[in-house]
Order: sequence, then structure tokens, then C-alpha cells
Amino acid sequence: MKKILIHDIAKHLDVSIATVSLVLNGKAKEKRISDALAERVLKHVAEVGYKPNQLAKSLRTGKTHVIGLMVEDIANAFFAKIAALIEKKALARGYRIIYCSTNNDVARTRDLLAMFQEQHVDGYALALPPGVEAEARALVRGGKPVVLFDRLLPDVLADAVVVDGQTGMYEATRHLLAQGFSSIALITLHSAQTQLLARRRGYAQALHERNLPELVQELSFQQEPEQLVQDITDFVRAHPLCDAMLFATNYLGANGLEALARLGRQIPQHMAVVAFDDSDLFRLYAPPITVIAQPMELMAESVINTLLAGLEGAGKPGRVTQTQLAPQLLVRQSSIRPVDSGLGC
Amino acid sequence: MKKILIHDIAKHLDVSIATVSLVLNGKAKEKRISDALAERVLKHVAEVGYKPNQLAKSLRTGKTHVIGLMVEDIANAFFAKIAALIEKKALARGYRIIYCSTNNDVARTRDLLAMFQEQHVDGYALALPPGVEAEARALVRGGKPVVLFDRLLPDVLADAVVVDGQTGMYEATRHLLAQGFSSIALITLHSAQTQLLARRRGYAQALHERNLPELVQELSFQQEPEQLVQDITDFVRAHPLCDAMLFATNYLGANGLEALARLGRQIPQHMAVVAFDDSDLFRLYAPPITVIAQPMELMAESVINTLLAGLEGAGKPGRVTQTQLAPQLLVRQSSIRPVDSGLGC
DNA sequence: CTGAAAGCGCTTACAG
DNA sequence: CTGAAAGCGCTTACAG
Repeated sequence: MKKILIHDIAKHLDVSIATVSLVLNGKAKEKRISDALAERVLKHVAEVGYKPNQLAKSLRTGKTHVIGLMVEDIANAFFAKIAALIEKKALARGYRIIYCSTNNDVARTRDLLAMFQEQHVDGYALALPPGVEAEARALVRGGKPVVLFDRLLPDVLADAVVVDGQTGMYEATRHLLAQGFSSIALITLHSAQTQLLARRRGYAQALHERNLPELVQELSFQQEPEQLVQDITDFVRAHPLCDAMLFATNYLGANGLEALARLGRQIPQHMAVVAFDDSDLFRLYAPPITVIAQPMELMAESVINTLLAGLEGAGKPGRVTQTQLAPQLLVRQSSIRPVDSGLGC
Repeated sequence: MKKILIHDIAKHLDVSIATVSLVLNGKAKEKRISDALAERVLKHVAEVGYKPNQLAKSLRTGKTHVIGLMVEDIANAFFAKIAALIEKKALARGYRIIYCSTNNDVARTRDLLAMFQEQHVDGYALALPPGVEAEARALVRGGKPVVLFDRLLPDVLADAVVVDGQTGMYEATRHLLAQGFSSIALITLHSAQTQLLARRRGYAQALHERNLPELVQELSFQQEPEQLVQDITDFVRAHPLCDAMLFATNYLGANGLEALARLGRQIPQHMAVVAFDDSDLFRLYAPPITVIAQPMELMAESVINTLLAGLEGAGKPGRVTQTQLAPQLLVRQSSIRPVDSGLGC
């Protein structure tokens, strides 16, 4: 089965190559090609199943209809879910997804950004680690649509879709205070990722309003889960008065549950728990874990819409679209203060 | 910043375009280009940061260095993990990944396969739903490397990497029998996916050896999680004697835990549980859930190696490489028969 | 080693 | 509407 070329179509129909190409690209009207002829072309193309070579097309037009999606780690439930949603919506609008995981590694991210450019992706949906500001700025200057999501980059003015983690964490902390927990810790990462900083600000704000001291433990990222469990275990042991823990990310939460289980601490009797991001684990855990859930559908929708506005839109007037979405506190049993059963507090 | 072309490099160095191209493609020796000149070219290319246009290169050579990865659902923990591993290994070998989720939808899968072809991917790593046998065969005949993974397709002779789910499920069932559970149900999907059929065979085999009847519940896939929970709840209610459940997939397991929790059934006192695939949820659940874990690293490694053998290898001699990996039964508390505490059995 | 040239398969002004 | 042609940016025989 020989590959069919546009030349074959033209020859068969006894029309010019230009006619076929114009009809296929929807420029029949514009170029005053008769409806009858256009239909004849379309019919035959459908019959023989001719598909234009995308590489040739892309080389000529400079458009690939490919979107580069960069996440922290596709195996992370949050990023896997957002990737699935973005993929679905992009596909429905005729765009394909090429994806990469940065693992928050700056050098790797640089390579991957270069790779996307070499692949001539039409647009970028990026959750970037701090440290690639210069590259991100250059990308934005390059003129192709760039949407940052999940986290921003300081001093990089670009379209973005983020969730208001500050308010989310503020409300979660207030909820714990209202439940009567008094020594509330935040377990987060030693990182300048903006979404983490925002979450921390929300926590700090709620405590400051009550003149309570912060109790923040920063763990270093890019280490084995087992090490995180150990670090959290150490933290719990070192802070016997701590009666509630907020986890700034879903995998910190997962490792935190493991640490508490190993220590034999009951949730919420010995320790209340709230985590960022919802997941099967948190929803089904015994007891179910209170979470600050991000609006996944909305995020994906916003990312795609912003990207497509830039791709199809009539050259945006140099303005930047930053969308901030509200998270939702889903209160479950893990953060409800048990009726005092005589256990020491 | 104007885009640099190979022509610019040649002009600057006062050599021919051919020389630059040959050096860049590692054919300097072969074409008897002096080491000194080759080095001069490489040095200048590095200095100005010249990157050949991949589209032009691909159009000319027919190679894109892109691998098409098709999974059932990138948001599923198993596929997200395998995708992360395949991505990492592919990238390390100079290949990029373009991925799609089939959602086991036949029409959608056909479209996606066509899309991969239009994109001229160099190789395919595919977890396909039953129903696209013809397309898969055509793809294999097309001559580009195709590796099926996770599940095979009947009558499609292609390279493949699968896990021996039959033995995995056989051993899990034997383990439950050894623990003294007597009415063991298998919760699976109404589907002809080969990996599901293999798992079912393993279950049936173990029961037949003991002359015990099968108790299989097939749920229809492509329905909402909530419906699955409801179906499993109905099943449990309808089978009061059933004292152990095997779940054929990870999300059936997750929904099963939810159903049991809602029904107030204790694990393993009222119901033992074993699920396919390990995950944070199963590992951290209270009680921890016994699972049949797939060797993720090995699977990813095998997929990539098989693919690259086809991509770089000297034209395989018409033979097919099918790899079957052993799963591992991780026994946890959910399937250990509790010491009789006087509870009715 | 070089230079000129063909060719990968399209799109798109341009003159008619 | 058509036909001839340029051009997207490479790679690679070919003759020298």
C-alpha cells in the first residue's frame, strides 16, 4: 500500500495540486473554488483516505498542532489527573500532547524546554521549578503561547492558571483552630515553589490572627519516600504537644499517614490531619482525611482555554491572563476533634 | 534573535553545507573528513548554539525520534507510573514521548492510532482495548516497531511485554485458601482484555484444584466510580457467605474498599481483600491491603528495550519478542485470617 | 573534502 | 479556477 500524496489526488481528479490543497485547508470559498468542485475533492479524499503528511505541512506552515505539557511528575496523582484532563480537552480541539516530567530538576527542565522548542510545539503548558526563570522569559518573548499552571515563576510575566492555595490553607488552619486544636504544624518542602509559599502564607496568617506561633517543618524534596517518612516520624517524636498537622502536598500527606501509622498515633485522637489535594487514598482512608481539594476540571479547562486563545486568538494585545481558582475544603473525620473521651490531651 | 540555519554555519566556517551536516550526523570518519575540521565545526556549532530543525530533518529522514505511548488512562496509578518510567528511560535514550489515553474506547483508539501515524512516530508502545485487532495488525505490517504491553490482542502477532497475571492470581487465591477463607469472590470487568482473562484463569484454576465453585462478578467498565461502588455493595449484600474478595484491577479494589467501608464490613474479620497492583492506597490503608504487585521498573525497561531493539536493531529477522514478567504477591493484613475471637464465621 | 543539486511533501502567492 | 514555481530546512548521493 503506497503512501498517497496530494499529487496523486490532483492527478486522479484532473485538477491542480493547489486546488486540492486549498479545498483541504478550507480556503475554497476564499479562493472562489466552486462548491461542486470542492465537494468532488473532499469526496475523493475521503474515499481513498488521503492524509496530508503532517511533517511536510508543519515544515511549511510552522504549525505542529502539538502542545508541550510539562509537569512535576506524571506519576503524582495530581499531575496525572490534570494531564488526563488537559489531554482530553486538547484532543477534542485538535491538538496533541507531548509531555515530560521535570522532577523539579532545573538542568533537566532546561533540556526539556529546549526539546519542546526543537519539536516546534505550538504552545506550552508548564508547571516549572524555580530556577528556570530566564528560560521561561525567553520562551514568552518567543511569542508562542505559554501558560504556567499550578505554580508561577517570580518575575516571569506570562499567562497562568493557579489555585488560591493561600486562602485554602488559611481556611484549613482556621478550621483546625475552630475544632480546638492548639499546636498545629505545617509540613512542607524546602522550596521556593510559589504554590508552596502561598500555602504557607495562608497557614501563617491564620495563626498570626490568633497570636499563635508557627510550627513549620521544611523537608527537602527529591528524596526517597522512605526518607520523608523518617523525617516526619522524627518531627512527630520531637513535638509531643503538636496535635494537628497540615501537609502542603499530597505525597507529603501520604508519607505523613505512613509515619503516623508506624508511630501508632490515632487520627484524629492523637493527631488531626489535613492534606492538600484530594485522592482515593485520602477519601478512603480510615478515618477519611480532610483535604484542600483543587478544582481539577476547572484548572484543565482554564489551561486549555488560555492556550487556545493564544493559539487561535487574534494576536493578544500584549496582555497577560492570570486565572486564580478557588480550592475547596472538604472536611472529613481526620480533622474533627473527638468528643473528649478522657484521653489525655 | 534570528534562527540559525545550517547554511549560516557553513558560510561562517567557509565550508560546505554537506560537511557541516555530515559532521553533525557523525559521518565525518566515514566521509573522510579530517578530525581537525570536524572539531572546528562542532566547536562553532556549540558556540552559537545551532540546533538543526527537527521537522526538516524528520521530513528528510523519515525519523522523528518520537515514541507514541497509548495507555488506558493516564490518571490511573498503574498507567501513570508506567508512563513516568517509560518516559524517563526513553528520554535517556534520545526519544520523546507523545501519549494518549484510550479509555478503552474502540473508536477513540482508532483515531488515536491514526493520529500517531500522521505524526510519524518512530515506534509504538500500546495498551489497547479489544476491538482494534485489524488496525494493530496493519500497524505491525507497516514495519515500525510496535510493542504491546499490559495486555495482548488476540491474533495480533507483535512484540509484547506482559505480566503473568494468571500465576499472580492463582497464588493469591491459594493464599486465601491456605488462610482458611472458603467463599472467595473475584470482582472483575465484563471485558475481553487479555490480562483480565488471565487473572480470571488463575483464580479459576486455584478453585478447581480444590473442587470449589467460582464466584465471579463482572462489572461493566466505563461507568462512574459511584456506580462501581454501588454494584460492589449490591454484590456483597447478595452474598452473605462470601468471606474474601479478589479485585482484578486497582480501581476495582479502591471502589471495593469504599463499598466495604460503607457497609461497615471489617477487613479481614468480615471480608478478606486482595487487589491487583500496588499503590499508596493499598499500602497505607488500615488494614494494609494484600496486593499482586506488578514489576513496574522491569516492565518499563522491557518495553523500552524491545522498542529500541526494533528501532536501532539491524532489521529483526521477522521474529517476535514476547516478554512475560512475574508479579509478586505482597501479603499484608487484609488477607490474614484473624485468630478466632468468637465472632461468627 | 567541496559544490551544486535533488528531494522529503506540503502551502501559497503569482500570473494567467 | 489552473499551472508552474518557490520555499520550509534539512540530508545525501554524485561528480569533481
